[in-house]
Amino acid sequence: MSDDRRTTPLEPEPIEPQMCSVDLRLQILRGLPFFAGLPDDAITAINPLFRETGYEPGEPIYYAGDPAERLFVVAAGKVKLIRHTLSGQERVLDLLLPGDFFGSLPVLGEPVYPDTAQAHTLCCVLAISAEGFETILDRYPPVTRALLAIVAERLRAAQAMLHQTGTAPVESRVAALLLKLAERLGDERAEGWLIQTPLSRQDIADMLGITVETASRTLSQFRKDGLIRSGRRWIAIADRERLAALAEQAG
Amino acid sequence: MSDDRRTTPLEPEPIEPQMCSVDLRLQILRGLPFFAGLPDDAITAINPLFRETGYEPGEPIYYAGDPAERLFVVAAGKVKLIRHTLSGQERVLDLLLPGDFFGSLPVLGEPVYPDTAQAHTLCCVLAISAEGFETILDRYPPVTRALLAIVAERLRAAQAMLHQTGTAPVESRVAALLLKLAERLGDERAEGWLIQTPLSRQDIADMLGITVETASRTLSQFRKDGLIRSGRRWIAIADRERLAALAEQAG
DNA sequence: CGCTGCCTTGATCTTCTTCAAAACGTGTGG
DNA sequence: CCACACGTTTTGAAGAAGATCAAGGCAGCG
Repeated sequence: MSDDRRTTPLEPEPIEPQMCSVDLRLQILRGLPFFAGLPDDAITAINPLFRETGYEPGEPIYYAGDPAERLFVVAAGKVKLIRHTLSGQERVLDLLLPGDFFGSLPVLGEPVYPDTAQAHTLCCVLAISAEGFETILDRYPPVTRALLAIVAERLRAAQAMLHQTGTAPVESRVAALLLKLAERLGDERAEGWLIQTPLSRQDIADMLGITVETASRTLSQFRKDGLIRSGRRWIAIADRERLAALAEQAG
Repeated sequence: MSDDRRTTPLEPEPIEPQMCSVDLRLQILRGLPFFAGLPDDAITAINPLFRETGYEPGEPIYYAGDPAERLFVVAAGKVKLIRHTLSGQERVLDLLLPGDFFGSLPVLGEPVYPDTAQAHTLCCVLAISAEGFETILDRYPPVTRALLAIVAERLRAAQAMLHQTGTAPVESRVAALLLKLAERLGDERAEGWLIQTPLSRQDIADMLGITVETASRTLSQFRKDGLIRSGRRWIAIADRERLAALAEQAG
C-alpha cells in the first residue's frame, strides 16, 4: 500500500510539439471508427483533405458561436467540449480521445458551434472543411452509417447522463463518472486503476455541474473509505466493486 | 382577461380509434423529415413495410430492456420517452410529436431499448422492423443523411438540457421548458399561447427531474406574476418576454 | 525559498425535497 | 341534476443536500 500523496504517477502525453508525422496521420485516419471499412487507397485519397494543428493545454480550438466550418478529429492528446454560463461558470460536456471527432457535424447544417472546444492536454488535431467532409460522405455511404451510429451512441450517453443528473445524489454521480473515465482512460498500476489524464477537482466538478468544494469533499471521503487513491490532478480507482455499488444507488 | 381556473381549453386529439387511414399513412410517410426528398413511388414502395398500432393514453409501447427490434414513427398523438430509477421515480427524456421517430435506432446495433416509450395521449404509431429500415437506408442514401442530421439535433438538445440542468436554478429551467414546449405545441388562444397537450405538474416535474411540489410552487408563482395562465393539466403562456428573461438567468 | 495554483476543511446559508394535509376539478353513478 | 370519489393541485412546516464564503495547507516551480 503506497501512500496517497506523491509525485504524479501520470505518464506524459507522447507527442512531439512538431506534430504528427505523415505515417501517423494515415494510421490515425485508418483507425477512425467512421472510416473503419474503407480501403487503403480511399484513406490515402482522403488524407490530403485534412490539415493538422497542435494545441497547448488550455488553448481554445474554437469558441461557441463561431461559424461551424470544420470538422475535427483528435489525433493525439485530449480535447474537452465545454459550455459557459453567462456568469463564467463552465460545464464540461465531453472529454475526447484520439479517434474521436468533434466540431461541426456540418452535415447537419448547424450554422455555429454550440460549444467551445479546448485542448485539455498537449494535443494534435486534424481538421477538414465541411465541404470536404460532405464529399467523403457522398462518395462513401458506409461512412455516413458509421457516423450515425456514433452520434446515436453519444445521444444515448447524454440521455443517460441527464437521467442520472436528475435523480442520483452527488456521491453516486461522482462514483459513476470515475468508473466511466477509468473505462476509457484506465491503466493498471501500482496505485490501482489509474485514470490516465490530468484531472483536477475542478474538472470533475465541471463535468457534473457541482462545485469544487463538493467534488473535493466527496473524493476525500472516497479516499478515506479506501475506494480511490488520489493526489494533485490525478485519481486512481482502488475498489472497483464498491465504487460501482455506490454508482448504482438510486438516491 | 379571463380567469385562470375553468374547463380545459385543450382541443381533443383528432384521432379515430379505428386508426389512420391508408391515405393518411402515405401522407405521414411523405411528410417524415428523413423521407423528405424521396420520390412518390419510393414512398409507395416503402409503405407496406410499416405496421400501424393505436395506443391509449398511458399505455406502454415498449419497455426499457426489451430487445430493440423495431423503429417507430408517431403518426398522430404524442408519445413520451421515459426512464425509471430503481425507486420508481421517472424522468421524461423526450416528448414526441407526429413525424418524430423513436425506438431502435437500429442502425446502431443497439441490442435493447435504453428507455421506455409510453403513449402520452391517444395516438397512432407506425412501426417498421430493424431489417426493413436498414434496407431503406441502403437503398436511399439521402435518408441516412437526413437521419444523421436529426439525431445530431437531438444530441445538441440533450447537451443543452444537460448544461442547463447543472447550472440554472429551477425557476429558469421551468421557464425554459415552458417556452420550448410552446414552440413545438403552442397555439394562440384567448388564454394566451396555449400548450396543446395535457400537461400535469407531475409531467413538468418529470421532465426537469424535480418534485411535483416544486413544480407546482414555481408555476403558482408564475401565475401570480402574470407570466402564465394555467389549470388542471393545461398551461398557457401569457408573457413570453418576461418568461424568456427568466429562462436566461444564469443563477 | 517564496510564489502560485490546487486541494482541503469548516461554518453558514439557500434551495429544494420530504412529509402532511387540505382544496379543487372532473367525471361517474345514482 | 346532484353528490360523491378520485386524481390533481396547492400550501405549510421541517429537514437535508449542496452552494457559498472564508481560511489554511501542500506541491511544484521559478
